[in-house]
Amino acid sequence: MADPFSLEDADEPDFARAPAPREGGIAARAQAAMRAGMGVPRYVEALNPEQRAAVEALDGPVLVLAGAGTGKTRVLTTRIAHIIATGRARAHEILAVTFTNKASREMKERIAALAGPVAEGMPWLGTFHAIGTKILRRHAELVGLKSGFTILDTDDQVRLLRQVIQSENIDDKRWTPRALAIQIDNWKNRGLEPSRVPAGEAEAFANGKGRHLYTLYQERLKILNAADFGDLLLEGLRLLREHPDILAEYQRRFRYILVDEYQDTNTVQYLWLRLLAQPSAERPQRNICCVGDDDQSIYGWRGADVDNILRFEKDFPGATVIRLERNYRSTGHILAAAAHLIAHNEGRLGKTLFTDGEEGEKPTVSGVWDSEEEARTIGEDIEQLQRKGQSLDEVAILVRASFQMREFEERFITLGLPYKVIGGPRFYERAEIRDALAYLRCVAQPADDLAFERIFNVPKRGLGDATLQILHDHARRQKIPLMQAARELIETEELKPRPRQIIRALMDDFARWSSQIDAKPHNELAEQILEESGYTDMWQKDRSADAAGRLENLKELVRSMEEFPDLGGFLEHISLVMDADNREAGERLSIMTLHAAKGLEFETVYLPGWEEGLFPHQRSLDEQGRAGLEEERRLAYVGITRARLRAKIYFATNRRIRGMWQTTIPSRFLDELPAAHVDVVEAPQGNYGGYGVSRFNSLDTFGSSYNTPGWQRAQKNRQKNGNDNSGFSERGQASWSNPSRRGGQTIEGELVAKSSVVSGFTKGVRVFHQKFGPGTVSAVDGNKLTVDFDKAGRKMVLESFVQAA
DNA sequence: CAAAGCTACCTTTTT
DNA sequence: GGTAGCTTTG
Repeated sequence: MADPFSLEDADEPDFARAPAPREGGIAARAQAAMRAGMGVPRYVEALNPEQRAAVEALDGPVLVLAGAGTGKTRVLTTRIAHIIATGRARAHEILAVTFTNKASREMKERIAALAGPVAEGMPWLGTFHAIGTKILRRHAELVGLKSGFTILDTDDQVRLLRQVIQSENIDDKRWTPRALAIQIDNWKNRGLEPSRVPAGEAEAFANGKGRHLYTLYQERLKILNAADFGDLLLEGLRLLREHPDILAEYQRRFRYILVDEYQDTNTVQYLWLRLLAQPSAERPQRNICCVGDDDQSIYGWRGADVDNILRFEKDFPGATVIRLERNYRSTGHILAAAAHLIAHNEGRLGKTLFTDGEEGEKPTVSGVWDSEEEARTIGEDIEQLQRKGQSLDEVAILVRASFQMREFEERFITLGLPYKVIGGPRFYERAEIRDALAYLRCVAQPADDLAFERIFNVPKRGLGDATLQILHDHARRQKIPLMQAARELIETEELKPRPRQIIRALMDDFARWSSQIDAKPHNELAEQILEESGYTDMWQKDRSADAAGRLENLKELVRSMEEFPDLGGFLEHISLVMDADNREAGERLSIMTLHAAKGLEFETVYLPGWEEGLFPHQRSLDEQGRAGLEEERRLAYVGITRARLRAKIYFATNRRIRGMWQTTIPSRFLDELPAAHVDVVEAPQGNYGGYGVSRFNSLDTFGSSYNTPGWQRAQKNRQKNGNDNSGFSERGQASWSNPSRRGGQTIEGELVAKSSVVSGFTKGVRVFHQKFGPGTVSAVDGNKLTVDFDKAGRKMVLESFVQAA
């Protein structure tokens, strides 16, 4: 696709004088209207006063503190449209950065809707990494790379580090590549090149070898013409620091800078932004606008520095600070609960959300006996809501840790409640996708040693470590890529006849594929490669449950290649922007972590597992102390504010932790909810073994709403049972394993589907289930199937969960 | 070279 | 308690 605002265009000498955008669309019309003295454009009129201020404050630094659900994205996109409409800058003179591809995609779409085709010409709207890559590619030589450098993902990174560690004769069991990768990432996040790593830290790894290994790794990357994710920003930063002329060029180019989710920026990102936002002769104003919410900073553990947002006014003196506090998402009680909770944090910039909308239902807090009952109670609750017309797409279960998901999944499978898990392994991280990509990389970039190593013996072709070692030695000696080494070695006697034969065949394959790069559409070539290499075959022969899914993924990969002009273009983008939103049909409720839920909203939100140790998570407290607790609290705040109409919080008295049943204490966050805005409800099943050591008796915060019958009964039970651990676990065991307590809930009785529905499956048909694998239908009832799974045995499942095998 | 056996993990995760 | 990743074994 031709880019109407190519970089070359931007380099025109007169670009500083911005002419009116030529495109149609609302923005252009609005601008015409403004010029004609017709007042405020409609898209601005539609905003509330604070939003409008944020859009119209165009000169100088601006910090927009946008609370949850206050129209943050709307402000960002409208602001961009406004900058263009008022002729302050053209689309290619605006730098707009986000964290995720999803966010940048959404922003692009919304700008397009607002301002018409102008948005397509926003070449500098993207993730930090995408923009970093773009800049880096243009000046790659200056940091020791070539413009076509490959971007390594975590997997490649680890394998490279293993080589580096081994080359130094360090025990890679004691000092694992993974640990070093984390350490190096951490340094890169903090903007530290090898020479700048604090001595103490540098010494910590492998008895003082840390800095050395980091240096070696960077050297190896340059030799491979590769960059890891951290480099995309750190090398970009180095580039700007060491080449003032280039920095000046970008400062001149970016007349306006906008940053989304500023509270999530880490140190490199911050330094990078600060450099670009510095005033210059041609742009005396620091037109940087950061949008964020300090209360939603939940990524401290991966390097995000809340201080960046807290420090904004110091960093950018004279900054305009605008607070968006009018919430359009949640009802009054939900907001009040969230606000009261987050008020317990110190070190906030301070915001209080409010709404003109209804008070709505109070968030509820329910105690349950154990995690099993928690899943059952929530499942039943969802079914009840569903009967009242609640769409499952509007229901989410937000957990603190992913291990909590399993119990819900199991429950929903037996209930036949369709669900989806958000945030599993990403598409491009799957082994089959990475293998396929490795083949393509070998063809497109014959010097890509890491890719070659990956597929060297995949599928199994009888090559082993010994052969690889010979290739490596030769390659190292001759300073040539592995594939070339292989080609040279098959002409010699160094290899044993058998491997020599196999490698020769493989090299012939690669030669054939390479010769067709320009002759064939790249997706067809990819298909051919996967066929001829025996890779597809390998999975077809694989009888394990997920083989079918993997083949499906490979098909999807080939399909997705169509969107790119050629193989090179495809590979260039793949590492940065590849995610498969599993857009399956049908209503499903969502299960995800609280982290994954940021930015989303649902009518009904379930928040299970509010217990000390799990939430707030013990590790967070141990490792980060007070800061950790505050981040956990922000996580709780994020969770509650995802809810539009209903927030339902649960805590279990007993939870299995590392296999051991343990009695737990309700989360301190429960104490921090305002009594007047929360209902404590009796668990539907009405079985109480006691709440354990409840912290609810701090009546000053919680007070009078705790006088429901259930609560009082719980109080009584608590006194009776005290804090006797053994007593609890005994009861736990008894009730857990006693079938009568399950209230005669046969699977049959709980399935939602009506028998009148005619199934597309019949008895005896072979089917495939994502979780249970292949099986044979043994009975059909409406859209309920009884299936004998090859591995998992007989289960009753909803027909929508299986496909014909 | 693949299956079985053993050990060390066990919060959150984007690019 | 479950599992991933590695080592041992056939």
